Amino acid sequence: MHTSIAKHIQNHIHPSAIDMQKIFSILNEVSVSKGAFLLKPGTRVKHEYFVVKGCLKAYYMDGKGSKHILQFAVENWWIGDFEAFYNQGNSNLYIEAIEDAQLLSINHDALQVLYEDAPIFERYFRILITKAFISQQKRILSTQEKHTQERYLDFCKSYPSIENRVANYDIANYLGVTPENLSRVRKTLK
Amino acid sequence: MHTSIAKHIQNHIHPSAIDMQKIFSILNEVSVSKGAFLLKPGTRVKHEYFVVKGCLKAYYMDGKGSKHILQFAVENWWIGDFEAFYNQGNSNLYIEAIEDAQLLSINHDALQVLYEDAPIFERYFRILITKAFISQQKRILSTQEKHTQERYLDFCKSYPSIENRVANYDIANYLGVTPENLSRVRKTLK
DNA sequence: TATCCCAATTGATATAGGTCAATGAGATTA
DNA sequence: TAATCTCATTGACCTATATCAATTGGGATA
Repeated sequence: MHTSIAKHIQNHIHPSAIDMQKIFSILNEVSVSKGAFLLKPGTRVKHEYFVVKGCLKAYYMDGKGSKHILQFAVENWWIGDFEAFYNQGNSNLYIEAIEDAQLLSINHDALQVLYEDAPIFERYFRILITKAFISQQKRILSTQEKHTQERYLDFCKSYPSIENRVANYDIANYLGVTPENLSRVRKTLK
Repeated sequence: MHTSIAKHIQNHIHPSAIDMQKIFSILNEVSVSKGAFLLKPGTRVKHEYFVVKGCLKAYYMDGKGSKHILQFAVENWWIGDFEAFYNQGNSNLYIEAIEDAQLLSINHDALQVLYEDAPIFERYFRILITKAFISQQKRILSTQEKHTQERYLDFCKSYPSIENRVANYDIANYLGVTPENLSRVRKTLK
């Protein structure tokens, strides 16, 4: 169960065997079935999740009842409500399984202890959040610079592993356009 | 010169006096005059900058020659091309002073040594990038959820210290709309 | 004071994408 | 097989914002 996360960690930092034991000891296995929720708004956020198997989406529901997908996650991605996790507040997001999923959860308080005990993980999560920051920055630029067609093509190119696992209306939502618009754009690409 | 950054650091972590000496020893003072550039595309990015005094903007110039402001920075903010700094690649951004500015620069290689030598700073920068990630996430949601008027009002509320120091066409650019559109929106608010 | 320069505003028009409503098509269930 | 259900597509129309082109206004400079 820990093979994939071990590899992911070792791709980013060089922990000792003891460090690895320490993080393994605070990870817990979680399963979610397709269509079920890992997180709903109003819940106190105590965990972030590493995806071992499956596919999920994290979305915000605004005051008018519209969804806005912030993130998809497939194998070897972390997912969570990072804002609420950081602030230790209540969630604003839904996290829903698009496919049956197996995850590893890490608890907030245990993570703070781990940071003291094995500071190398401070680096691991710093690197991950930095990469996430960089891709968000690209997403912001992409939205301002490009029209739907180009953004859709970029999405398919950047996330081929996601494009064929999620519905087009979810891709449209992630891109910030309507399913109708994406459908018309796709038509011109055929 | 180090007073403001010392305070900023101590607002986020609890370093020893020795830790503080260590980070001070790798900070360098930099000045930029209004209208001058701290960074231009194609330059190897070796530094990030803490703003002691002044106001700056970081923007990307796309293939069609349109600017896209990613970030403003005033006193006590960090600014830089975080992507190129992280990847140690060439810059894609312009960083331009909107007012005469005094900055403290931190060198990439010196920072890596500092991380080994005083790991508490791994935490400091992890926290800062996490906060930056959170505000970017809000910016993405805001763009998808709200029209110009509401985004403009949010901007003024969130960044009162910036709103009255930068030109409206720069605010419009940051919001991803034209100056004409922002002007019309502002008219309806009077 | 008069002259520049920008930024801001205003007007007229164009367009990408949204909204609403209906239809199709593939998969699942009775 | 028939009946659902869900997602994708298509059509007609609407709207927020972009674009292009003047014009205005206020601060700096000669």
